[in-house]
Amino acid sequence: MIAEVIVDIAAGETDRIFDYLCDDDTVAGTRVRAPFGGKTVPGFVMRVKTTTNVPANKLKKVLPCPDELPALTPECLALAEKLTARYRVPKALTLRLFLPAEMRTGKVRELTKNYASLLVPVAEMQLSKTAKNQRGAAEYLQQNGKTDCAYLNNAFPGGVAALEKKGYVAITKEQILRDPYKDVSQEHVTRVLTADQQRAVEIIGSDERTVQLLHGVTGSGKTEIYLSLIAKCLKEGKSSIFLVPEISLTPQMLAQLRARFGKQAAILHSGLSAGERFDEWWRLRTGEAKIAIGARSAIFSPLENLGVIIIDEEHDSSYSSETAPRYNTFDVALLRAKKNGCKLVLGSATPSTDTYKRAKDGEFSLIRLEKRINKRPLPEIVIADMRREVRRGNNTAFSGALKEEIEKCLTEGNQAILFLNRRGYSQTVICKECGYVAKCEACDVSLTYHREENCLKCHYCGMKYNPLSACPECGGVRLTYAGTGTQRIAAELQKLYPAARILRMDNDTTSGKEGHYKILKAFGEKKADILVGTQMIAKGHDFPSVTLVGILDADMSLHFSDYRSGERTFQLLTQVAGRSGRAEEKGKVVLQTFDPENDVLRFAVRYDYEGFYENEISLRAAMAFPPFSKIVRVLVTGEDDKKTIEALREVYVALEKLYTDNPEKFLFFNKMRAPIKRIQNKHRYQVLMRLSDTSVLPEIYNACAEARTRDVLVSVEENPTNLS
DNA sequence: CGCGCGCTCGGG
DNA sequence: CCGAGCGCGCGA
Repeated sequence: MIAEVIVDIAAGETDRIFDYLCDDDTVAGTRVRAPFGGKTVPGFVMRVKTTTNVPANKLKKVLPCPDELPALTPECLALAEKLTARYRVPKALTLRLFLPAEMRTGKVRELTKNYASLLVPVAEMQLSKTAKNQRGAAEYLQQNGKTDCAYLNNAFPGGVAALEKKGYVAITKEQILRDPYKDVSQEHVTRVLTADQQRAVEIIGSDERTVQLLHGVTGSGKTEIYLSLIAKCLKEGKSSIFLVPEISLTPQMLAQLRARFGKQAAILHSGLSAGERFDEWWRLRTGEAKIAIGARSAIFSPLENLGVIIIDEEHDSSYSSETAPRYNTFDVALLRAKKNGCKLVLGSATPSTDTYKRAKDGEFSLIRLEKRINKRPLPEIVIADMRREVRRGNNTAFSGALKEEIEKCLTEGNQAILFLNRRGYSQTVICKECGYVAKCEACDVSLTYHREENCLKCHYCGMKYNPLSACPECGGVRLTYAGTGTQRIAAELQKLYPAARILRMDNDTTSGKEGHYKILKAFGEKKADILVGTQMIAKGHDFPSVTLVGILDADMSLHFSDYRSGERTFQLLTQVAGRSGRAEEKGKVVLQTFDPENDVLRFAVRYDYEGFYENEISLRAAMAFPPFSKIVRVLVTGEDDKKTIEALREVYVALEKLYTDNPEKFLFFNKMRAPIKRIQNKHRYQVLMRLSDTSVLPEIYNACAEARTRDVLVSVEENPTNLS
């Protein structure tokens, strides 16, 4: 037989079918090892056929990988084809999405254990009197039956090996699955749904539309609805995919899922070891587990016969991929839902403007959950006008109102979270005499001063520089460290409250995967009174004794140069506010701003999503921003400036032709340098477009695929989140 | 004359 | 992507 093979090399030049000889039992979806250009590379069988045009002397033979099943299901193969066509990337790149990374590198395999079992009764053995270990092992086996060799070797060194040599004992290899949750208790719980939850489940079951939006305020019990939907599928023998933002797969969440579904669920998250992920993936592939739970990439789970796909916190930006193929999780989920004839359930307290519009327009079904389960009121949000603080001569980062609340919180023995927006503008070195700003040599972005390491750091490449004593431009010595980072806030706070225990959480203090978790755990155990952090602390953690949340610079997110900054800010504030007052204590939120009249903030203070949406959508319509248009950025990057400009020119010529041929489909069209001109020594240029009609998108992708070379990357970003 | 680097091409 | 083959520039 002949196999059509895609070799697993992520390059445009090798992105085509190569025919190979294969075994007769090889099927599409099988992983293979293929001799290719002098060495052996991994590959995928896309199709099997009986004839080929390739001359016989060129044909080589592939060896199948020893998988118990073809790694890719027919649905996965078909989906990979669609994504390849949609995003115009090499097939190898889309195929890789469907496998856990450790499977490609081949470093992880099944974990096996050796087991010994007795072939001959001890009485019939001829053992020397001195061979204590042989006798011991044999007797143990006679009493206990088949046993792990590791145990026997420990108890009776050398015994088993000698017995095997004599033919008294057989040793067999058996695969064992690594179980990441063996320590988590498993009790089967079924909770009774409230009337509202029950109604939601029924609507999702009966409404004929594929996409169902669950719009529920914080604490309205969406998770219970998801679990009930999954349980229903399980009962019907169907599988489910449950997607959550990466950060919200907290230990509490994992324990809850584990308790409810036990081994029926495979949980894929970044905290797993390579081996654990490998085994969890295979449990899904073989059908042993029927529920896939995980972040974005779990949408590619090898499940068949899907009954439901759930995307929780639908608005979360982590659902868009930042690397090629830059897929959008919703789009992939919709393809799978349609193919399987199942429902796609989106849940959020603050849906994205785009999603909510589609729901209101009737394309998606819209289910509202307005009551909070525990009837507890949402925390009160008060606005602190920072302009007035400055006028009063308060130059610290804390308003009078916030200081008052912190004091109250500390004396009552409760905890507080202080929330800072993003780092980046913070702690920059500026020369007061000539305005010089210290920048990274490779990335052309401002450096940030780090007190603990006493160095300047680039947040884009991690490069460290020595601190400056004089300005390298003018020689002036009046250098100042401007802006506020979490570090400086923590230091100021410590000065104000010397007795308070303060924890900091940002990209610098949270090294490694376990980083955040450790800090949050310490805070959860009340090992600190105040937690200072960035975005990271906004999501999904329950701290029952937090009664105060301070948002130090609401404006930073509000005035971020992105058409979505209003939406982002509203989502962020709602989410952050939800951190306060989870248990008996009533919570309070102090929101500091230089723009207290701002509409977004005023809607957020009242928890008025509907009002926010109406305001936002009319702005978007007026400005012709998404969802009334689509913003497309073509980003051209490369180390060699000349080659990069050459590629930019090529793509620009093609795009300009598209523009002049279809002027009515474009609202904006221009080429320019990217806002950050260089990152990691790569020059960056862009063509920015705003489309009123997306029918030209395929041609934009085509133009980019054409212009791409070995050393110049040309990528397309649809409604990009950050235009840096 | 020979080696080193950069470019082009092919891989089944 | 990676290695082979080849042309061209430079030092001895």
